[in-house]
Parts: sequence; structure tokens; C-alpha cells
Amino acid sequence: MVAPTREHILTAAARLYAEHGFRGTTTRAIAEKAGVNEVTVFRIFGSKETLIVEAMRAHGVPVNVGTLPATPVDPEQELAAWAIQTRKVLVSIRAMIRQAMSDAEQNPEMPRSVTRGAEAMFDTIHQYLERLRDAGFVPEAAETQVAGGILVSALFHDAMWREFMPQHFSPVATAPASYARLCLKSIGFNAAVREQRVAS
Amino acid sequence: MVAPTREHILTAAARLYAEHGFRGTTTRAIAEKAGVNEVTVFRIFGSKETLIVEAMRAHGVPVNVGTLPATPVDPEQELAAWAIQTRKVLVSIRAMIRQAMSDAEQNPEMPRSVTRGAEAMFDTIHQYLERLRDAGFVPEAAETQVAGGILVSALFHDAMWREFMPQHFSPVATAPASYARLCLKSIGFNAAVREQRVAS
DNA sequence: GTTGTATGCAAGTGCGTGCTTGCTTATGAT
DNA sequence: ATCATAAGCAAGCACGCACTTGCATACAAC
Repeated sequence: MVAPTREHILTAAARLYAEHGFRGTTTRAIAEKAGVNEVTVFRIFGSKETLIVEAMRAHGVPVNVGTLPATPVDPEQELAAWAIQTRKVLVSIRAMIRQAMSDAEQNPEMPRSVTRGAEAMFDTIHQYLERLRDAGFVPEAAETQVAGGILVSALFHDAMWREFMPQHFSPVATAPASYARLCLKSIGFNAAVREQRVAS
Repeated sequence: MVAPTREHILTAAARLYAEHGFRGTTTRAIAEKAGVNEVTVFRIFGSKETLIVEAMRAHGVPVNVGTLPATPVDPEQELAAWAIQTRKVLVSIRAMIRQAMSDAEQNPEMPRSVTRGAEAMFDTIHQYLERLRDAGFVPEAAETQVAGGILVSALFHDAMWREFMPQHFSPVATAPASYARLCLKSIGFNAAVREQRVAS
């Protein structure tokens, strides 16, 4: 076990930051939540800023949000499952994402811990869509990058805004699958190819 | 001319809020930016909170972000134009949107001035897509609500995140039109109907 | 047993910030 | 001319906050 107090402080800082942002998070509150004296916080991290940045790095957006199969078989189902899981992850850290976005003006390091995760999502979906194209599920001219971006956007937007205007979203249970389905349809996904594959 | 100083204070508050958020915006800074004594601020608005809320209400997201034709003729072109304009509006106030989102935890009144505008966008696009359906541009079973939501999501996401990870977006010049095109395609838009209309 | 390391505790410093008070000045209506 | 209203100005109050200092305590290594 290496430096348990250090870890306690980092997790406490991450949680409080998600709730109150940089300015709203006080070193006193962090120390109290971590069950540690405030002086200890400064002894270990030196300053509030380095502490928060460190906490974001440690407890930010996970880079491995979920994988998509290397050889697509049932794209609609596979993409829906990925969308559901990804949305869940985004919802679980939406508060932190919001704070990091608003603190970007002051400290450009903050949104980095979010964009790293987002970039991983972009890459995952984009590569999958290209695999679909190579496998003949979608036509050669498919705009895979834009379509992938649209799916990611929909998931982000859903995670961020649903709580504020729920009546403008389809039910949580079905929404991610709908996003996935429409994403596929927007690049001319041909369900017949799947039937053909399954049959062979 | 009614109460010019009041207006000066409101606009100054709105701008500073967009840059620094609620906690980061000081009444001193607002007064200075408005070219007004700090005491005047408190004489007029009583407290910082009521001032900021008032400023958001006055300079928040415009509700009339743009209209779509009542009788669709060239949906791809019309929707692309709307998307371009809407994205522009969102970009112009993205900083304020970010702050309002992160302050939602503390003051639920903040995001209201954003959601009002977003709801107007949702309604505009949704009604337009239903008109397309009624006009036979898209099949009866089209998921117009989800598709509209996806387009709005894409525009929001583009406005919010492009600056942090530009390499994951298609060029600004073409992106909004792409979103519009894929949105239409995702609900089975049939370009042939337009040709038929134009011909008749 | 001594020494070093990590932590707690009490107190304090300096500064920023929301908000107030008391007073003066300018302006415009009556 | 008088008076009400709006605004400026100087000063300050009370509090919160990041951060520091000095000292005591526990514990583990040697």
C-alpha cells in the first residue's frame, strides 16, 4: 500500500471538483472529506492547483470506454451496446466534464483529461465504421468520420442535457440504440449484408 | 433612453460571467467594466446573484435562432443553411453556455436561459422534419424526433468541443452541411422527391 | 535509544470579495 | 430657488480562503 492518504486526498479533490468546480472547491473541504489535516494537503501537493490537476489526471475520463468487435457481425446490435455503455460512462462523470469545460478559460490543462477520453471514443467508433465499410456493410463513399462524430455528439449531448430538458429526449432505455441505428442509416448501412453473412 | 447605466451593468456582467463564471466574476470587475461605481451596482440590483440572473435572462441564448421554411422545397439546402447559422449562434455564446452548465449545481436558474434557447431549436427542427414527412420527403415511420435531436447534438457538440480537439472534426466550412445531410439520410430522405417537385 | 519521517493541531497572515455607510455632487422637475 | 433622484467617492466591515509557521506526537528503522 503506497501513500494511502495521498490517494484519499486525490479522490476527495476529484469528487468535490465535480460538484463545485475549481473556485468552489476549498482546500479545507478537501482535507475534511479526505479525513486529513489541511496542512497535510499542502505538504504533499504544495498548492491547490497542482492538487486539482493531479486529481483530474488520476480520476478523469477513462480512456478505455469500451471496445467494438474487430470483425463486425451484427453492427446494429454491437453499436447499440457500445452506445449504451458509453452513455453510462459519460453520465457518471458528466459533472466533472462540465466543470472542466468551464474552467478551460482559466486553466487549459483541465479539459485535457476530458478530451483524451473523448478522442479515444472518436477513434474507437471511427475505426469500427471503417471496418464496416471494408466489410461491405456500408458503401465506399460513406462519411464515416462525420457519422462517428455525430454518434459521439448524440451520446455526449444526451448525457449532458437530458436532466435539464428530459421531455426533448426519447426514453433513456431506447435512446442510445436509436442514436446507433440512425448513425448507421445515415451512412447507408445495408442490413441485408448482415442477413447474407449470417446465412453463409 | 431608459436607464443606460442599468444596461451597461447588465452587459458587462454577462460578458464577465461568460469568461469567468459566477464565482470568478467580481462585483468590482463588473462595475469597472461598466464604467460605473461599485456602489451603484448594489443600489440597482441589491445583490450579485440577482444581477447575474438578470444579466443571463437579458443576454442569454436567443430564442429565435433561425427559422426553417414552412413549405420545404430543397430540404438539404434549407437544413444546411439553418445548421450553419445555428452553429454560428452557438459558437458566439459557447462560453456562457459552459459557465451556465457548470453553475447548474449551485443555481438551477442558470441553465434555464440556455435550455429555453435549446428547446426552441429542438422545436424548430422537429416541426420541420415532420413537415418533410407530411410532404412525402421521408417515409411515415421516420424517427423525426431522434433525428432532430441528433442534428442539434451535433451542432452543440461542434460549437463546444471543436476548439479543444479540432483534428476530430471535419472543416468548419463543410461540417454543418454534413450534419444536415446525414440527419436527412438517417430518416430515409428521398432526394428524388425534390427533383419531382422542382420539375412539376 | 536515537533519529527520521509523516501527520496532527493551533494559530496566524495576507488578500480578495460581497456588501454597507456616510457624505458629496450633479441634474432635472416643480 | 427648492427639492428629489441618481450617481460618485472614500472608507470600512466581516468573512472566506490559500497558504505558512511552530510545535507536539506517533511510529518505524537502525
